[in-house]
Amino acid sequence: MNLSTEALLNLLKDKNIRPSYTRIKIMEYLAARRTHPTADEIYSNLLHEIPTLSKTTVYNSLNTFVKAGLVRTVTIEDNEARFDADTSDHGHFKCDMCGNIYDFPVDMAGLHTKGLSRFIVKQRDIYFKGTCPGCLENNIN
Amino acid sequence: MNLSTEALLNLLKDKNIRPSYTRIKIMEYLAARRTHPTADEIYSNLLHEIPTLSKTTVYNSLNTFVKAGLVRTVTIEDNEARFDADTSDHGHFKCDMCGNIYDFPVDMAGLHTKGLSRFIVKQRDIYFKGTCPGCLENNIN
DNA sequence: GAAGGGGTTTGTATTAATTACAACTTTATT
DNA sequence: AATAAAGTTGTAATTAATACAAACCCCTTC
Repeated sequence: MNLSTEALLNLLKDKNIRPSYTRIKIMEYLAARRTHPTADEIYSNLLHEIPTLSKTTVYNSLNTFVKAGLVRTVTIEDNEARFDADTSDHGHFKCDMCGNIYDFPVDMAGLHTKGLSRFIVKQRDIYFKGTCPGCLENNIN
Repeated sequence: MNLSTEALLNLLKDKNIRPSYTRIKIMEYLAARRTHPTADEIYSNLLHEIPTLSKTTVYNSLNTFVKAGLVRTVTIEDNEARFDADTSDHGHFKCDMCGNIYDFPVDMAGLHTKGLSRFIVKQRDIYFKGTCPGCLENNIN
């Protein structure tokens, strides 16, 4: 990830999404960090840069990106959606102590399932939960 | 699944959950079908059997079950939580046409991940999305 | 069997994420 | 510059979920 603004511009153009100032800022924000922010986090953090920003715009833009396949929704938690600009195959781990969400590599080809031969699978999400190394250390005290 | 009422009673007792009439009805409802209902569906369907039932009670009971590990929350969709009384390892497939959620077997042991050696993993959720065989057939017309 | 107490249920009010929608603004096209 | 199309904004509405206090039920103890 961590695309240049120009690469991002082409990414949007390829999907027929007009690369407005706001959309580019939101995509840049998402692509620049791997924190899987909520819509509200994106809104709050961009507000000082785009003082006229509205939360509806954040939702509109995110939904546009998700429909175009540029962004993926992470529903690891039941109370709020998170967003990820990395659409390549990988899993998400949520630490139940600090709440951080970590990416981890997954061998999707080696993931053996049964009974899905007649299903068309378009999306695969792998969500793990537990405790992260940092919180495990802090907890020893 | 599909436990007898008595087996259910012992299941609750083992977890120190008092087996009230309402709780048993909710657990029976969950255990009897594999439709992964929402809290609202459970509420609506039990209302004719328990006319005094309150939606808060459904949420309270479900949260109690989830904390005790008897029920698992399915967050395959971002707008509502679903519930599953089958806590054994398996994946969930949601059809984007009919909305049904299907269980499928997954070989968790063969699921190869990287970078998690120092993490403690307590829960694994596998969510697939796409189109189910029934909807694929109907769509040919 | 009455009194008391802990846990359970209920209803209402509240919170918070998300969407609906109409007005307004910006951008593209002629 | 005029006009149309698309994007943005703010407010209101929707809806899942929780907070909380009152009412209720069941079990124990006197």
